Amino acid sequence: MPASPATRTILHVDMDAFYVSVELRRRPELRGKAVVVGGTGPRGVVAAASYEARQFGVHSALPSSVARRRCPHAIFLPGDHALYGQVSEQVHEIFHRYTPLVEGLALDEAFLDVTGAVRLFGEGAAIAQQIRDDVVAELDLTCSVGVAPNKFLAKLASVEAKPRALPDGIRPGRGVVEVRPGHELEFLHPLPVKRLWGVGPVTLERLERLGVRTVRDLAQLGEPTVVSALGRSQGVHLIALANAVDDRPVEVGRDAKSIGHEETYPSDLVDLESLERELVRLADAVGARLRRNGVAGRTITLKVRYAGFRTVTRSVTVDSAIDTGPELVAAVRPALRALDIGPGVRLLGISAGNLGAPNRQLSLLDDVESPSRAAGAIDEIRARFGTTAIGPASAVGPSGLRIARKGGQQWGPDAPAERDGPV
DNA sequence: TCACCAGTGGAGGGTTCG
DNA sequence: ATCACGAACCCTCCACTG
Repeated sequence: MPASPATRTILHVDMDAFYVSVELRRRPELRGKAVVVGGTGPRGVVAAASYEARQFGVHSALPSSVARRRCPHAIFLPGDHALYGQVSEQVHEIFHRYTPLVEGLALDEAFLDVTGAVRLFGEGAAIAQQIRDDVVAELDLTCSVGVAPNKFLAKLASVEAKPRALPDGIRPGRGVVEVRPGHELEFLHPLPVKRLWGVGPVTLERLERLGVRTVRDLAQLGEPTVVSALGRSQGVHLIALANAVDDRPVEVGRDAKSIGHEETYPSDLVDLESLERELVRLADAVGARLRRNGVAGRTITLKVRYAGFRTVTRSVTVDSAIDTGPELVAAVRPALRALDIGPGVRLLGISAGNLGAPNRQLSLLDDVESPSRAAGAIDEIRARFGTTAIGPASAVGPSGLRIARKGGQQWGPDAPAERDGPV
């Protein structure tokens, strides 16, 4: 038996309406209004909503079309992922003043293990407050912080710390909420079970069938019951969480296990030709990212979402790891051709998993036309002349003009160009 | 020759998260 | 009334190995 670990102090920092708040810094005239960042096209979704917009039932992942209906006066902004990334780095720079143990979960969220920082900077809650003050003073952004003996409770606590949009107004958050050691269960047990990390709609349904509504209900259920309903892994995990047990460490630099790209099209693709052209484009982008990260994949997965929303994947495992567009295409093209695309395709994706070191065997026979050599040359051209300087021939339109690579399409296809742009 | 077992890894699908 | 993208992890089934 491992020695029981000393009590830790974990922070979960969550920026408030992050993307919107960043936009408001350069659009101060929009403060106090309903503002939505996300996909603007008919197939887009909401990435972030101001609290004013949330009062109308707008929230992240909501289809933009529904959001427009619920909140017609909202101002929709397309989003600037690169900028949010930069700001996120600035936020992390502040975190690192207090501890090197920072685990980024998303651009707007991180865990900090400040156990070793307490002697220097004071109690967890004091550090949390200090971080909030730094972020406001230096970046003009607000965040909410949960403090607890483990990650999962810290995350729940940060939710409690957040502002809330209520029908009759916006209630400011407490900013910092701490769950002190010894008080875990009194905080945790009254919460609805769907708040547990890993309980989504499907698991919730299964638990409700067992009569579970609160975390306490789950904790009082025997492990065998939960395991038989949810499976070994998830069952054991959830029972532990329901008892406030979570030994997962704050992990600083986790290596990616897969790298992929997928895209939803403004209108469904119905012919194999366009699908193969798109496959080349997507594979090219994945290849570039693999090489930039110095990794290559052995298992290549093709993803197709049909017009009716049914999604299928086809994966192929190759003998030696690959990292170039043409190799990726070659791996999954047979699978694509074997699919019935009759229903029309709304999304196409490709990803590389089973990642490892690229297989660069420099044999005497290494030919100058090897895919990796050509890819290396392409990477160099892109580094010098920009990412649009060179691309697959199939991305060149009939006019000979290069079709712009649609970057930053994080939240769905763009809206068709309008004559009269929104205000 | 058959039945069974444990382990591994691939394929395909599904759930969850932000 | 409609549905993004990127990623992690899990389950089940199956083939193969010893």
